[in-house]
Amino acid sequence: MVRVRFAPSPTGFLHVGSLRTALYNFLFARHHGGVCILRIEDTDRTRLVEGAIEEQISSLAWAGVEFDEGPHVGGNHGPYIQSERFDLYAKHAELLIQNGTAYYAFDTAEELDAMRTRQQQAGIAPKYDRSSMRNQYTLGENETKRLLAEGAPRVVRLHVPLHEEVRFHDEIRGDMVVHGREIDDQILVKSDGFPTYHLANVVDDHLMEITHVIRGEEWLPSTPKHVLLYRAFGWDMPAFAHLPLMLDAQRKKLSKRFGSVMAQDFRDQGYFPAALTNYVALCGWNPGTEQEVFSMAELQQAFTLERVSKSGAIFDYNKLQWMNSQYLVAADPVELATEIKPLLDERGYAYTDLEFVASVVTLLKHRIHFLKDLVEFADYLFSDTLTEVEQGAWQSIAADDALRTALSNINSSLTEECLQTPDAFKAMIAQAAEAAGLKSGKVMKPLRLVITHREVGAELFDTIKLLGIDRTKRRLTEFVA
RNA sequence: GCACCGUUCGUCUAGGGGUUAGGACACCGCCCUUUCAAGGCGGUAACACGGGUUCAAUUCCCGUACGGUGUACCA
Repeated sequence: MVRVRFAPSPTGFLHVGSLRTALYNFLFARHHGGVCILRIEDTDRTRLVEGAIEEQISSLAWAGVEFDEGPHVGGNHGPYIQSERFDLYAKHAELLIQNGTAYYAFDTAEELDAMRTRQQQAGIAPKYDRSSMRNQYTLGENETKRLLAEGAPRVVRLHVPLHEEVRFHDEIRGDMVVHGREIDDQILVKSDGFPTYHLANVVDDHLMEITHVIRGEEWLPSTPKHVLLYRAFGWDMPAFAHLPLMLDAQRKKLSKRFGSVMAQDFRDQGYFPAALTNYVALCGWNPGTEQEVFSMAELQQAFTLERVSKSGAIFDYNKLQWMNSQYLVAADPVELATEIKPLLDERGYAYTDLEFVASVVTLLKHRIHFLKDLVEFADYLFSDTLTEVEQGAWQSIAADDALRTALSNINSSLTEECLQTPDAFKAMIAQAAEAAGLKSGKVMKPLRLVITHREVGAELFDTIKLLGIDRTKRRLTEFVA
């Protein structure tokens, strides 16, 4: 049984990179009929942000990522919040102390800083020096016991074998090998008694029976430490898969400095969750076919780790917008109308009958990027109170006698008959224009402006048909008078 | 600095020892057209570099360059 987890820390809003990691975990689990778990990694007590857990859970739900186990849904492997598993980590650290794969260290922050400065000046890589710092090896058994007994501040560090190679396999990158001398004696338990990510993550993944660890590439360099931990505990390792990073236009890890990066931002801008999810899925993975628009079910069907790419991907807002348009055009107009109706009513628009709104959606969906654009873009359909037209444009029509005559002619010739076919409509316009000494091409733009107060929109024939003869005539009459 | 990872059109990517190196977004042009879109058709544009291996390398190997990540009592 495949069991995967998404393990965010509640230090802020859900990042779109995290969303992708969560999505890939979810898709992988569903593809294999497995279980997707949400685990909150809140072992850094200094960086907690209030409400972050709730926000992340709701953003994930919005995006369509579902969890089978987690703090919000329960499960048999809880608790799913690390701060509620505090005792577990201490117990496990104790195990490592006893079997000699971890040890106590008593160095202060200042002593560690001094050590790093020394190393930097000597031109060597900063790394905990087990043989010269204040730890149970250099202090001896009695002194260590004394310090522990008196409650001196201490941490637990991983005892990394200096002369061994650490090997593991990554599902995306292949076989990895790192020499022990390159691996730091990672702190496992901090002086506040809380575990670091490294310890907590390994203990929890084992206890929660995680089979595949799918996470961002930023974890690749510390994976050897995790491998060593599994070994120290005598546990089987899960499979690892390190995802390529999502990058900004400068090819850096996507960050706040660069436009929208939070799931919430996209939600606020009016992206469909399915469009965002679909785009994000394609950012670092491809199905090997030319299909680009995928329902969630299709993504679950198609997703495999083998087809995840190795290199980082720049987030392309253009393509995301294109994706959103695909969903806008394909969606059921009545559903879209239902979605946008509250916004229209909020505006106090008079014509928000669901069926009518759905017709407006159908008429204009190719001309907008976001559903909510309709609120402004189609105000002349939803309301009889039209926006102000720019003075100059209005004047030039009003001052043109021939045009006024033509529009007046149209006003009197407009009948249900004319709206039977586009040709009938055209014929009527041509006649009305000719009678005023104009070509029909000359009157179309002014006609649109008078009726909609806008220079762009759908075909006039369709627009008037939807507006209705009465409302159209009222606007023409008002202008001519 | 050191370690690790990566490198096909501007972007996301397919491909993989012999291909006209394919698609999508963006861009440009044409068509359609009463506007703006949408749509249709077409176009510009890529294998980082240097050595091997091979009859043949963009594809395999090794270097170099460039980029990224990591190097915390953060995750």
